[in-house]
Amino acid sequence: MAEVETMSKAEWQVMRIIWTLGQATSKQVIEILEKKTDWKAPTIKTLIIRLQKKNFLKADIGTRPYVYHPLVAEDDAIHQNVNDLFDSLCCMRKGMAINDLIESSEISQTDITKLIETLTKKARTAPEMVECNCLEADLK
Amino acid sequence: MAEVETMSKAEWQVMRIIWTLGQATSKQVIEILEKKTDWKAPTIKTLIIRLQKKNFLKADIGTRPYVYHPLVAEDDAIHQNVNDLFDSLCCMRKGMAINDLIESSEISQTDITKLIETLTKKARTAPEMVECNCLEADLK
DNA sequence: AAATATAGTTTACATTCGTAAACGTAAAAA
DNA sequence: TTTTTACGTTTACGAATGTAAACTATATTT
Repeated sequence: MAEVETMSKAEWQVMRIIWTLGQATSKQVIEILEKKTDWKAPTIKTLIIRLQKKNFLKADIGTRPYVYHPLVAEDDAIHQNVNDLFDSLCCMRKGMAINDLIESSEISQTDITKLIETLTKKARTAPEMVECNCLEADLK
Repeated sequence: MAEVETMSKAEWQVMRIIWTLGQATSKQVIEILEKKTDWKAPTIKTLIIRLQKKNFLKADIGTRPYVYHPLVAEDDAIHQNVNDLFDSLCCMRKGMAINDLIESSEISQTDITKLIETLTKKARTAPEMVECNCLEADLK
């Protein structure tokens, strides 16, 4: 099976810019990140290069200031990361963790409605209790 | 300000065991993790030592097989991690991310009720829309 | 065309992490 | 009490990450 590349925290910041803009030149990324962080331009260049090596980013070679395009969708990457983190949590505590998240995140009315709907649907088949499996061998 | 230590993925697995048991000897941790992973005993020992250095774990020196105790609460650590991840996501997409999470996690009836309640409360003051701030300088 | 500025690539280096062997010391067995 | 076993500590080493300087090639200005 193919090696699954992961994005580091710093690399993620670069992707955010490019995802938001749809595509971007290194100059754009650098300008924005120099405001958000105290990284120097060469640092950001390194991140862009690593993202290309990891196949998260592709440069449009053609005209000279290259234009970089994402090779993965933001939603997919978010999904991946968030799920990856939750996989490592104690099952019993995921509900609480989600509750924390809701409390500390800004969420739009539309999203809230959707979440309630998802939960309501989920309630129809949800177990009374979720058992902790932290000591059990992972069924792989 | 004091250096904020972070737990690596592998270290987290060790903590899970100890959190669940309340306290544990290295032998217990090793036995369980040898079933869950293919780490060798010395690898697990290293993780325990690093966790002590990082002040996540403390050994009860007194009787000889040391008994290790967590120095941070599981809920706090989860909170920390989950929030840390969400801080790096595009605001606009947090709702969606939480929705994904709900769909892919087992959650108990009780927790679902609680979540709906939190959301309902939140709806009272939630904005119509959340703006993306991925290109803005972090206000720090 | 030469000089300069831009932007992409290579190299660098310390730290953390995954992974574990080797080593030393205390406890248990012979 | 000597031997063995269990367990804690030190050392090791490559890969990934944060961080960036130096170098090179292309584009722009003079």
